[in-house]
Amino acid sequence: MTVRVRIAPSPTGNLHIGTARTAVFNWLFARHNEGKFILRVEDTDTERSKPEYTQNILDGMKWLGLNFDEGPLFQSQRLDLYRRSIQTLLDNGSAYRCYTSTAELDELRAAQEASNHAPRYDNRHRNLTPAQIAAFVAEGRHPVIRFKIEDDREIGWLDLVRDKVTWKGTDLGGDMVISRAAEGEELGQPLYNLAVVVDDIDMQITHVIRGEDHIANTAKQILLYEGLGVAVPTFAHTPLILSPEGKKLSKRDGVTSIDDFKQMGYIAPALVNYMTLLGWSAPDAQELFTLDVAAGMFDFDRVTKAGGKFDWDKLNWINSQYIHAMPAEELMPQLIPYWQAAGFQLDADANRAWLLQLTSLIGASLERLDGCVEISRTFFTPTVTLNEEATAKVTQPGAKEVLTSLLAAMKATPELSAIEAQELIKQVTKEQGVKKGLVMQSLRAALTGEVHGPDLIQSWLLLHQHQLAVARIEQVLASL
RNA sequence: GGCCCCAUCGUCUAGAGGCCUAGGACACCUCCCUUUCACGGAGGCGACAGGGAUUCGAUUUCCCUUGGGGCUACCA
Repeated sequence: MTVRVRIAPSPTGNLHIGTARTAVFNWLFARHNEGKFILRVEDTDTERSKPEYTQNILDGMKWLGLNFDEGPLFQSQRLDLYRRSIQTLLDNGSAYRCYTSTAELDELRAAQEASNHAPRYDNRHRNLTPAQIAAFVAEGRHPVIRFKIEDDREIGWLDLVRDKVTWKGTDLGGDMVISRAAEGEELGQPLYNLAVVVDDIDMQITHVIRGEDHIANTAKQILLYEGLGVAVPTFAHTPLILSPEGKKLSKRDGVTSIDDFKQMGYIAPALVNYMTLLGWSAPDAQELFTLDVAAGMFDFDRVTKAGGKFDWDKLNWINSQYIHAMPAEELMPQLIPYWQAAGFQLDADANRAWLLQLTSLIGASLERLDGCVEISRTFFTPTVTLNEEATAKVTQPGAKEVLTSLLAAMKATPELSAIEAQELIKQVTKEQGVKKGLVMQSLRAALTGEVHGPDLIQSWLLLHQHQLAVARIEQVLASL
């Protein structure tokens, strides 16, 4: 039997990190088993579903490299399918119309809460007489359709990550609504659990892989499979991604959408790598891998049961590892948007060689792509502004002479090579009778306005190529 | 409140009765490299929640306690 799995996001928000992680596990499992990965958009909640969210989810999946084999399928376009199943359930007696009003339901729940009982529907309309029904209809009530859940039912399944899971019918909250209120004999909008089951059956899903927060739904859904007379798939409930505080990650925790991560300068392979590692570990303890490599090793036996706290430090480290391993040719084009967004003037074509050198220079310092802005700001600014420390370096005894001497040599050498630059420093050190450190520090301070930064020789060369080195030293000298 | 799930360093995890004086990774600290900041390299710090039971022997099995989390909609 071919493995068929799916990711079923709801377009009520941008692609969420939790959804994406579930997608990763599904993708990995499908690839490992040479199965199919399907995308289904659960947009039955017309109030909250928005097309832009659907687009965001699609874009995010693509960016992450989670390509799907089938879909996207939209539940909103499959309503007939659900209606047929609801009718089947009605016909075979496992579902019925319930006329209880929301006010009555609220009242029931309030009473249960007041007496410290678990809130649940009391199945009061399970066996209505034709006369009672007629009376409710005459009142103008619109019924929902409920699926019967027997209190004494025991539901159990063998979970791929949790082994044996059991649930009692009595803990499922009473007969569940599968169809929203509709007039008379009409079938209303299908609800989540019903739609999911009908779709998973229709799409021949063999393994339902989703977050742990769906465990109670699984119990209900198993009952629906039975009501529909269909074999249940295999379930795998993955641990949740927790906030650093240990709660289920929600929008309120700040950065949670894939979009946010992208904008912050995280790169897709790194993010996906991190998500894979949160709850799963490779047999050989390898921590840096592509999706394809992970797919080769993926197995639910190695998925943890406990939820994992999101750790920015680890994500940052993984991201930095990917960035550092990237050749400048590949990194540079990814940096350009950040430089441009910062307002730096650059011509990607004309300055290609220079930008490539700059990329090589700063690459090892980058943890996130957006870090390129601050670290390279000085290379894109026409003049230099010295900070306090740099001013101190440039005003220390001997600095002025060193800079003057350096300036003269620089003016004589419009085309400076790394070796020549090194030589120049040695030469000035000797002729001024100072320590090399003084020369290096003065030069860095005058050139970049700071006392820390990437390799000085390379920085100097880059500045010199854009005629900034001479100008800056002159500028600093003039101020001394 | 009820039900369910979970429990190894600060964090992510390895561990499936003796291989464990519990391994790795991130973070942190130290040293090396280096004009600086990073990168990189080498070390260090640091955990089996508690109590019973089973066993010759428990991190590993069972029970209880404690702690944490999830779910309890005409949302998904």
